[in-house]
Amino acid sequence: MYRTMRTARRARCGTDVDCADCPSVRRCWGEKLPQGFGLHVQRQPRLERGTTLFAQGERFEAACIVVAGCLTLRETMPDGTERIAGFRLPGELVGLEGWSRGVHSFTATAACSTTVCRLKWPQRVSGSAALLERLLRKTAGQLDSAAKPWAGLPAIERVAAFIEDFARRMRVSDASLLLPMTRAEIGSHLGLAEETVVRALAQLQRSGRLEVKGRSVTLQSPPHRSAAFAAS
Amino acid sequence: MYRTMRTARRARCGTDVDCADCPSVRRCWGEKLPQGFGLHVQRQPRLERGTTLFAQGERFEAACIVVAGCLTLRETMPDGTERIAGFRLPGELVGLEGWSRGVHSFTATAACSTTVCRLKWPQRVSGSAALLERLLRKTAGQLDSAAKPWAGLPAIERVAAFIEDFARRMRVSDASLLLPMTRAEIGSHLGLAEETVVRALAQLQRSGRLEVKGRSVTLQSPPHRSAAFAAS
DNA sequence: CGTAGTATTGACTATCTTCAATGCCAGTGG
DNA sequence: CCACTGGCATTGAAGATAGTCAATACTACG
Repeated sequence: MYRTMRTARRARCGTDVDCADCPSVRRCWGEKLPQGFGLHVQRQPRLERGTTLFAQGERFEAACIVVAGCLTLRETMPDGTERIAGFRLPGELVGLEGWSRGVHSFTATAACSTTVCRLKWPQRVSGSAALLERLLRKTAGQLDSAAKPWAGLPAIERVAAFIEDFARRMRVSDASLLLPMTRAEIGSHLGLAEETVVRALAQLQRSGRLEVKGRSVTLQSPPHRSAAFAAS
Repeated sequence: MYRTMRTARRARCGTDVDCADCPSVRRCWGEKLPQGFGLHVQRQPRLERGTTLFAQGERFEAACIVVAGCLTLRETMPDGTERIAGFRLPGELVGLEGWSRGVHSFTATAACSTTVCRLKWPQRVSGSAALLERLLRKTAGQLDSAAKPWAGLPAIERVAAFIEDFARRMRVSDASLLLPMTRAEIGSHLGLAEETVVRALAQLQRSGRLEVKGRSVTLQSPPHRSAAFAAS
């Protein structure tokens, strides 16, 4: 059984990939899949930093799963201001929100070199109950996480919560991580000014809660092994 | 065809209901369903104001759809403070977030007299692709709305956005609505102090954007008829 | 080495929270 | 009927927090 796992090669771009053969299957679907399970996706060419996967207002075609890297979700408000709606990390779904409206409500651009797989979106979605169930479970998990708990917290706690959430979703093992986004982007996401994020990080460092050097962050208290997002 | 719609009676509590026969089918599922479509739910006894549908930490059993009224979602944080994670209005799903984790991550209590239907949650979820597809679409829509745009806005705009969002989700026709929650609850949800909500509402009234009298609010600019949440 | 993008720091100001007091209203019991 | 109570809403004043503006430092990259 493990033999096939071991010989699995990194999927090639643009090709049809059977998730059961992909080394990332555990991260994407929460478990290994039996051979021939039938979950197929299309590995997309690598997105270099700054390139966009889809843009706000574009017609919804298919959802994607992030395999590696990080996507930034940007939304332009009616008044022209832009805000960062969120980030998507490996194993997370992106773009499904556009399904019900028919168009994407935000732009997804690569925050760093990023790889995604495109879900096959059959005309008769109802055909594939297995895919639907997994997608639903995943979406429910992301919905759970979307209820941002940092609504009324002071800036320092908001930034701390963001870093901890990010670390958990990255499944960092050694408590150190590299942020793919700028301070200004973190601020836009949290509703804080860039300078406030800088000062909050400095304060967190002074109080010993984490170690910051540029974009690399080391958590002092090890990340919770909460399964909240793990299998979602 | 319409004959059956017209004679449809209000579903009785605790009984199995075929959504195709329910007058609320359009609000719940976005469209009329053909007779015998097979979407069945269980109408629950009416929840009086203050009673809870499920509590944070309880095992996930099934998701529900709100038919009438309003549910308040409360979350107790690790440090003991409580915050309002959101509200659920007629036609919206509640509780599905708990599916992936196995337990509910918040408590759902009735903000006013509220009726819900419990979705049948078969052991073999994969059996019913039609239900799954509808749930997925609905969940995707709520996920889209969950990306709350009032992160960095000033208090007045946050309150205005909340009221407008609420009105849209309530599908108010004559631009007037009755808020089922207190100012403090709105504040908890938006990350503002109760007094700030009061002052923001007063300011919005002064600037003519809406009319407030206690819990009844009248919008001056008619609500957008955006379909964002309509069919979700 | 110069440039562009990003990060940091300080000073000042606007906004929001907190605290405290008061008003309003519905329900309750004498 | 009416005082009393509790929950919610409102208002003012003072203080804390975060935003804004402006200057400077850092870093990767051509």
